[in-house]
Amino acid sequence: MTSPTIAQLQSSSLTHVVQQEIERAILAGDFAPGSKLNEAALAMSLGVSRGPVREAFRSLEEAGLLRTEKNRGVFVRAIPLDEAIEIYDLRAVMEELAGRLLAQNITAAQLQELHTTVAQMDKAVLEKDLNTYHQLNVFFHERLMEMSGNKKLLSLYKKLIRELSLFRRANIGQADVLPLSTIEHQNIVKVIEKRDPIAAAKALFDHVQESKDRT
Amino acid sequence: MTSPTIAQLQSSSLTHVVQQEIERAILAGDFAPGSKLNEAALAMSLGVSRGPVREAFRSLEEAGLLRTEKNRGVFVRAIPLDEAIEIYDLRAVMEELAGRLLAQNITAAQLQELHTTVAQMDKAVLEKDLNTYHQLNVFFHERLMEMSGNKKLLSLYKKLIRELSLFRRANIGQADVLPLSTIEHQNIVKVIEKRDPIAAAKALFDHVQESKDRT
DNA sequence: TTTTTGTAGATTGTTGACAATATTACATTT
DNA sequence: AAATGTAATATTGTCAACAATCTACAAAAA
Repeated sequence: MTSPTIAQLQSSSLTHVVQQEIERAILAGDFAPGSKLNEAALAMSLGVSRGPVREAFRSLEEAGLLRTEKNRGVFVRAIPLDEAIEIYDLRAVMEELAGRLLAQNITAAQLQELHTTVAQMDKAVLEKDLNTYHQLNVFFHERLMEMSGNKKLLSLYKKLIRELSLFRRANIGQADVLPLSTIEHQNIVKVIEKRDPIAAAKALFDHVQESKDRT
Repeated sequence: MTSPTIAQLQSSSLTHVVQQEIERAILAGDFAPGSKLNEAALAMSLGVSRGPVREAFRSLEEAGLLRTEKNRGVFVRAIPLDEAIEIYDLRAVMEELAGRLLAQNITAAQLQELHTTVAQMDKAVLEKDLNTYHQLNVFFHERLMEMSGNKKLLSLYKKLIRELSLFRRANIGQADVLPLSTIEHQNIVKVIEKRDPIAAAKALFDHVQESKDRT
């Protein structure tokens, strides 16, 4: 099998590959919030010229992960607390919308999948596996957005989650602890299953509000 | 740390200027949805090289106004109807959020301003001045988002409005007609003034839903 | 006629060089 | 020692040339 970089080169542009890599590095914490990214050094380490790097910078700037100061360079954005709170409020109404749509449109197979995911989260909680729980939690909410059928909702949600992730990265004392139980998630699936749009919307809204309050 | 005034003076790079100009041209209809933008020709007409144009393309792509096909070029995005409907649903919950925030936080001076704007809209309707009415309507809603105090909400709202504007541009039979009265807008301001978050949220949500249904 | 193939031209993708600006290091003055 | 001015260095902003790819169209084959 050929190397994945070459395969990607055939389907994507260098700019796109560079963008993905920078984004990954930021969200993985390789580039700390507030730190400066050197164009030439980054281009060198990725084995490309500065052009594609600059283009990737412009994309990531528009995406909210970088900020640019003219003639000074680009910096990883440090999301302040008040902006994180704003994002939580936005996320709450977006999940609320998803809940309403899901209660109207979800299929039996999709409900089955949600039940399975919640069961896995339950298991992770019992085994005190914080890492697995966190991954499942992110996956659960993203799947909800996806199942809502509103593609714009999903893409904006992902964008906001990336910024929230950047916020948590900056505030290392992230309150990411194991919950006592997954009863909230169970309840969310339950009211969706009941096809109750108002209750589903409220359950998801309240769930996000609690996350916000913990922050 | 440099002062914000100085930062503003330094903020305009060629890329940024080019981006603003392309965005203006798209929203003004100079570049029709679906049409292809030629890098070299555009650079020539703006008196710059292709570099800044390509960087502007990457920003506008991320912003949702352009789409790129590798080795084929960039095209003005044509927003399909189903995506426009998705956007309306998102906009509805965003205005709903704004209404809730406004009912809690709006100042007397801001309320006065809203009353003035609605009065101007009333005047435009009486004079059958569709153009002025439309401008005031856009301004009214954008001011609501701004007054909500949630900066992220405002920026995402503006982004969605740009895409909706692109949609209307594509479907020239845009149902942008003069309303019989501005009673809906009057009611929105009234319930905000009453400091009733639930009623304000509902009024704005319903208002957007009607726009969606007209589409 | 229809399809295929091949070539020329146009367009995008990428690179390296040059210009403009900012940062650093250091000497000079107070 | 602290502050200030200045040269040296580093970094970003912009450009023009080259390489890779696509498109249009004509000639050849079915």
